[in-house]
Amino acid sequence: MITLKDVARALGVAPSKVWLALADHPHVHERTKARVRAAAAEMGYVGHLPARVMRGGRSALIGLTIPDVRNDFYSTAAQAISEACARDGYQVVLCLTGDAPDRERDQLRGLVAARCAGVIVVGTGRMHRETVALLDQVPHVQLIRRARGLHAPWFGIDDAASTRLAVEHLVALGHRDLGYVGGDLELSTGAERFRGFREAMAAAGLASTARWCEHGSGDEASGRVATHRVLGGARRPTALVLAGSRLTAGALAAIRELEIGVPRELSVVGFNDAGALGWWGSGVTSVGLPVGDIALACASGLLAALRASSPGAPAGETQAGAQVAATFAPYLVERGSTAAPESRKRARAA
Amino acid sequence: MITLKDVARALGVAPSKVWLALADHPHVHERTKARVRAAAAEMGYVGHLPARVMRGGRSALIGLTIPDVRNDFYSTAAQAISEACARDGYQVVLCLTGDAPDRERDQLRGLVAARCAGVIVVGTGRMHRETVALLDQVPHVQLIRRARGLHAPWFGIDDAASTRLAVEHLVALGHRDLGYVGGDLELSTGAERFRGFREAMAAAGLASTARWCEHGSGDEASGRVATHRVLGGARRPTALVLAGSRLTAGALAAIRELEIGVPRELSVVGFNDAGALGWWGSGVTSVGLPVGDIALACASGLLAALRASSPGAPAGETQAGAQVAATFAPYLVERGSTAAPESRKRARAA
DNA sequence: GAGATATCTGCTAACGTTTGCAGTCGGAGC
DNA sequence: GCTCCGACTGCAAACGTTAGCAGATATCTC
Repeated sequence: MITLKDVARALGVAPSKVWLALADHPHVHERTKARVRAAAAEMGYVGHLPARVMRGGRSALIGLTIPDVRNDFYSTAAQAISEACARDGYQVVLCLTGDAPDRERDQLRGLVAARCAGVIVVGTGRMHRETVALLDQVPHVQLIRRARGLHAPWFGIDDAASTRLAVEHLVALGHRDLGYVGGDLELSTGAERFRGFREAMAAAGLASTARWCEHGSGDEASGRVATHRVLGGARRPTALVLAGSRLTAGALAAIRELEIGVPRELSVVGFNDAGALGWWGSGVTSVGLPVGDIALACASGLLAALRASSPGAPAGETQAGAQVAATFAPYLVERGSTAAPESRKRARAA
Repeated sequence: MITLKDVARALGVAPSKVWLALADHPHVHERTKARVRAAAAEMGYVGHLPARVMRGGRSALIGLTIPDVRNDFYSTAAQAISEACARDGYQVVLCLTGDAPDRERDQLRGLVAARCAGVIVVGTGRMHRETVALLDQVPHVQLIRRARGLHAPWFGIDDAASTRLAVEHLVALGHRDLGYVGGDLELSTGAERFRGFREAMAAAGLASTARWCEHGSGDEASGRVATHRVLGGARRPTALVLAGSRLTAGALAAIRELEIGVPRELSVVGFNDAGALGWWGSGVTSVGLPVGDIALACASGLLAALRASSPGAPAGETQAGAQVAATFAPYLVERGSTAAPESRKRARAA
């Protein structure tokens, strides 16, 4: 591998001269710079980042810890974050936690060991204490979930509003018996979305039936199982609120397995309006999230913080335009999976 | 940030002793080891990987260059690759190229500068010469696409077979007028899939109508536009073969926009049987790919090569079980989007 | 022509880890 | 008691880059 020294030797000059030339230092003659640049390109010289990092700096890596990239929400976020980081010369290290605190800790150890510049974190429910200590050593921001014990800037959605929108839509259609399939209550997202559901139900003068409310781990399989439980009983709700991206996939699979007609027998509101929900057939009514915007704001927040703490920036003064936190609003996309309940239709017909 | 020296100073011993203790070297007293380990954990010492890399090694990073993570195929692959790499202590750097050779080159420069251990590459169609030169400096393997000028191990599918399966299925149902929407013919995948389509058509004694064959860039938008072109004419095919994951999404959107009844007016075979195609309604018949298996084989191939070239391995001898290349077979998943054409049904009824 | 200044150049040290080698200490054998 | 051996410990160098500082050359002024 070609080093700076090799280039210097080939040109018969000192390494420091080569360095100054490549860094476009004013104390180097233009003629020399051109010669050095040509030689470097010719020899295929590529700077040794680790060596640069060793001289006190931080690497050009930004860690992104997410539970699962196959989840539409996270893959969309990863795309936006990666593009934003690339614009600033950073590369993204993809860290999958599978929502396991152990894996989260291991990944974070790796990131700190690599002296990454910053971390964007989607924390697990029961984060290890060591994980928090590791995060303290690196600039970081939180995406979607607010982790207990972490005080870093947070970028996410108004989670309670997302389920409230779904309930209000269904209540307006005439539904009174609503089921709910959501994620882990240990997570801020799971807890908030369920709070939104319960509060919206109460506001409509309805009781949330415990037997029709399930809280899974958030993945597709748990959504499937939970939906089977909610809909498998003798009496079942006329509408179902889903409060998770992968949960929605699992729930729809379960509904197909149970051969329940949608929206005739059951209205369904999905979560995170990914393309798939609109593609096919009459589409799934769902709560949409501006995922790209959230992720972009999150990345921009971290990048602004990094710029502010870099030596070139005006120290002590807060960077203008650096967003330290943001809450985005979810919205409802009406499609073919919701309709007035049969009872209501019959009443109308009479 | 705590260094090895700091730990040594706190304990009143030499840095090298701390190092040997943490590396579990036999020449250090067990009592000392325990004391050092306790102190290191207490002080929150995390090794400085860049410094380690500087001593001649390579970093614990593996680059993954893909066009787009939002694509089901690539997000599933990224998940499998990331998990496999994590098992070996590597972390994955996510590099998005957007199929632009410039971005690909920039990303690769970053990877080489970071002295990453290896790269898994999904090459763009017209790779820069510099990109090839950069890849020459790093162990790498190719995923899905075979890039011109690259001779590294390749892991992918029998692309021609994927479209052949689709054509054979449709021909067996009685279709004779088939449309095709595929990806860039510059890419090995685009070219091979179209070859498979044409050859299967020829084998069935059918001509592939040029006006019904479109080749887009492979993203959702191009699939939508291409489908509009294929189906927008006065006379249209009775069945459509889709040869790309995102193209399928775009095509289904276009079909909805055109209000064409599936499978009554048009049979559709999708590509890459992602969950979404099975979730909803009667489902989309599609060509399935063992994406996880391909990605896993690819990662394993690279990891085996890295193990073989690491100093600890028996030099000169080929590692047993190291897969240097693999072709996986696609399969057809029959669902509700394909049926016999109306003409055939009428003929039968008569 | 000599000195002063401006422009450019080269030497050297430092970052933190890792490894080889030399040194020290204690115990055991003669 | 002396020597030899083994077990353990500490010193120093190297990786490639970068920055500060001193030195060298050329140009300009008096």
